[in-house]
Amino acid sequence: MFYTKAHKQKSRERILESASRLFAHRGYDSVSIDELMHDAGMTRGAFYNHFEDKAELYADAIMYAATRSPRAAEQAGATSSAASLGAFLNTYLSRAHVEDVETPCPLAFLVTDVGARNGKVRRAYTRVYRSLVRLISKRLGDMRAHDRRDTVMAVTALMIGGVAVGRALDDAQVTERLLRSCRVTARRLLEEIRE
Amino acid sequence: MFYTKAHKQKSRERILESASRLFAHRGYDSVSIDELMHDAGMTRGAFYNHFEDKAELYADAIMYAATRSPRAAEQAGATSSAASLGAFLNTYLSRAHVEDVETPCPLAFLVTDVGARNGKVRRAYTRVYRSLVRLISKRLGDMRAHDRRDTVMAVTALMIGGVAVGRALDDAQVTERLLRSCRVTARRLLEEIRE
DNA sequence: GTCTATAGAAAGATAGAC
DNA sequence: GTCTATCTTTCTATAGAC
Repeated sequence: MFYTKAHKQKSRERILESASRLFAHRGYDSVSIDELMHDAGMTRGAFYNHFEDKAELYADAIMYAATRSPRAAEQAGATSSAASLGAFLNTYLSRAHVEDVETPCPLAFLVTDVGARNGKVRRAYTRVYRSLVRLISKRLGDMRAHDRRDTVMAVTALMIGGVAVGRALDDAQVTERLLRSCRVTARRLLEEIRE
Repeated sequence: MFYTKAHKQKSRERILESASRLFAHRGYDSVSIDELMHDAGMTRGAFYNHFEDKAELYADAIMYAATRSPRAAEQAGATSSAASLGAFLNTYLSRAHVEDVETPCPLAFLVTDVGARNGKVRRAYTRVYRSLVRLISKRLGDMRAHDRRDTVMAVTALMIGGVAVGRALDDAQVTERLLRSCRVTARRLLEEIRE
């Protein structure tokens, strides 16, 4: 064949990169396959050589986004460190994140969109969610992780809710205050269970 | 004219009722005007006699949903009561709410969907969000409400995030646990500032 | 005010050339 | 593997009858 396996893999990644960015920014339904493929530097026709249909791409894009986020990099070398956990919260619950400057977290940018669907997409979301819970738990130190799981889950809701609501609001001041409240509260909740 | 003003008002309300329910359940883009109008007992053609376009309906439906929710009823006669605030949290962060059995809160069911839009829709969302903050603040007692505002906002993120994420997850057990964590944590946060 | 009919644009997905 | 061309469906929005 004219095209190598590596070439196909590269094309697939370009599609996933475009999809995770565009879906996060505008939502699944608002992004057409045509626009998506042009963003990735190809045309419609090539799409179905990589994905069964649009829904399959959605699920894959959610997982791809998770592996590409600044969160994922920490995942691997996650050590128990108060400073890094605090920095993690500050980055996640930041204006830059809400304003889509840094790589957006699919958990926060696509919650509602995923909640209205079934199958693969929900499963992908759940997998990414679990990995966020694991990431925070690891940073807290693995011991007694089970007891702490409840607090960690509340913190995930704070993080995801804070970013998602902050993005939906129309008033930058309110968004700023909401983010700060979530940062402070999340940090406090995690400190309480650290001892 | 053959149709009274009251009749038009009734039709408009039927459309808003259908819209707020269907949008919350399936998202804005997935619901067509055709389906919507049939749900409201009319046909497509009648739609544009009530709303400029679909986006205007979206904004109005968000505000309508807020006035129709069980939350709104409490809004009017809101008194400072620990028991009722606890009950409020339990109802909001319940499986029944997540599973869409009771009247869904647009703040939780449409966060992401709204975040990807502009103008009227974002403004409507922001108004409803403010009224939730006010509702909780009122129940806490108006005095020193300003100092408490930060904690209240973190609680709103917990509530909205908990319900939205719970709905997106694929695993009923994880959802149940997440909701419980959010209930417990929200209650605790509010109790801390009550004294 | 609501209906049916339809214009006009856009979407997802497929077919076949290269 | 990617392209262009197209089938088919679906959508928002409008026009005109009642």
